Amino acid sequence: MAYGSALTALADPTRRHVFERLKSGPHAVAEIARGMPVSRPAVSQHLKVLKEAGLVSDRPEGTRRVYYIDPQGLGALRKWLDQFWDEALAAFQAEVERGAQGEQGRTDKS
Amino acid sequence: MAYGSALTALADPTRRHVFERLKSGPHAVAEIARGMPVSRPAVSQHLKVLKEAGLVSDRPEGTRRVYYIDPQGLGALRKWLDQFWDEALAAFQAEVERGAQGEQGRTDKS
DNA sequence: ACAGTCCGTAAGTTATTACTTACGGTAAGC
DNA sequence: GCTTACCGTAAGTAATAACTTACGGACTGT
Repeated sequence: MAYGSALTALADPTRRHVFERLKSGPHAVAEIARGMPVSRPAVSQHLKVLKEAGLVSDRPEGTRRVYYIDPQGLGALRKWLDQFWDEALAAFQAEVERGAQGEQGRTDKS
Repeated sequence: MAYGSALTALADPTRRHVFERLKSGPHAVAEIARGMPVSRPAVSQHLKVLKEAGLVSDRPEGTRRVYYIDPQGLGALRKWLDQFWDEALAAFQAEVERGAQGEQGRTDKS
């Protein structure tokens, strides 16, 4: 159930912003906090949650801590999503052929 | 920002359980609520959130409402995730080659 | 027409959590 | 050795949200 914690972690907008900030590459905590509407400790707490979810990892660099995206959590999410994808497409297609799609609320008997 | 609401929706365990219940195909509200630890109105509220996130759609069937997974929200999520995937793999690989990976806390100069 | 079924919404309560400030600990520079 | 910079954690507060019961609306069958 690793995807559970990953979803919970990425649900928060601020935490998602922290995560997206790391898309451009590894960054230290203060760098991430710079230009964000929350305090540095808040960013630390968010990084902790992201790390526990397997979405990021960190490496000490002197007195600083460099965080970067970890493919592990991301992979677990993708795997979980793909589990639904094919099934969802088929089920949805069946609904479309039923005559619905968009105009929801028609038994279509006129 | 459609992935935002989708992530928020799938973050809750109960709501995720509702969503996963629909993986086996379309179901009415009472059917979904059956065997769940929460009340039927709670399930309705969860379905509302999932619908607003584009993760499910519904079709009226007499006095009942049949819900099914909508690929739209799922697709938005996949697209957003893939945006990170390549970048994350590259960045992580760079960290591995740096000598870290797992043993976090080594400047490796020994 | 009426009774029964199925569902969504409103109102209220409780638990979770995201945030702040304050503090302590570790590594680098003079 | 001492100061400075960078970071994580603790404690406390406020806002969010997940749940309950109660209610009303819509469709079906007799």
